[in-house]
Amino acid sequence: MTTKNIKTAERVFKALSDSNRLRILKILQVKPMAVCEITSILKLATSTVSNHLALLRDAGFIQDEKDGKWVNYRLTDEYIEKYVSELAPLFREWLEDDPLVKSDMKQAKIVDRFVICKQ
Amino acid sequence: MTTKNIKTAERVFKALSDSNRLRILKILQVKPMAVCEITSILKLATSTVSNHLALLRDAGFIQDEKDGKWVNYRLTDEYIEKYVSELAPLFREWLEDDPLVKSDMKQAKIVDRFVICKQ
DNA sequence: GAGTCATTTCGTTAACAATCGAAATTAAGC
DNA sequence: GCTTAATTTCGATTGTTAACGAAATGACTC
Repeated sequence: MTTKNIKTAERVFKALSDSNRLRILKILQVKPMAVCEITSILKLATSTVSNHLALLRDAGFIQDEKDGKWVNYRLTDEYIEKYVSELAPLFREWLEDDPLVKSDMKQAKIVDRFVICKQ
Repeated sequence: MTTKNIKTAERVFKALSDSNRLRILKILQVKPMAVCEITSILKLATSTVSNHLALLRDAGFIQDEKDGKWVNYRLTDEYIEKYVSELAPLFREWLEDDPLVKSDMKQAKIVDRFVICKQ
């Protein structure tokens, strides 16, 4: 577990203080996904999504890993950050009834990168 | 418990996403306090502190009550908001080792409104 | 190593948030 | 009800953040 000062706490909560980032966390709860898949569900510019992902990663909520030509993002499994390790299990149970989140998660189940991620 | 949609969650986390508001929560953990006492510890303009307090109150973390010519703020005891009721006990244990928070809480123990809140 | 496509970085714009001082409001005590 | 002092609201300024499109980077495939 890394240090736990007030700046760290601020960064962790800031990561959670945007509804699009909360949507991303709920989507990744369904399964790991590439940026283009997340983008297609959120309907935001890829650069915007990339920025949100970086904030969530820097706070310790998600991690990335290369998979061929894709970069997959997934919820962090081994939490390094104390705050995240306590918040993540809580948040997992939250927002399950939110209409937008439900719709997002439904799409996340069926999204197919080989269909979506072409241009 | 009130509704728990994504906008509510966003507001709750946004309330926690500023270090001065985190300091206020830790200070109020010591004891209920008037605005002028909190201001004297944080060393911010009263209008700034008032704004932070309103955000924390609207998110459900604190409540206010009149006490003569003062308005006392205290941590909410009966949590109406589901998210707050889960976060508040966690947060209570956090930041205890942060130097600034320790200094704040030390001051909070000895602050005396009858000495501080004159002009 | 050239082409292709996913991802990230950059530069810009617009909206939002933190801060302050000053003015307005509220309430207590005489 | 007048005075005094605490608190809140208002207006302006400054800094931060979310968003976009375009350009740059990175990596796989041939």
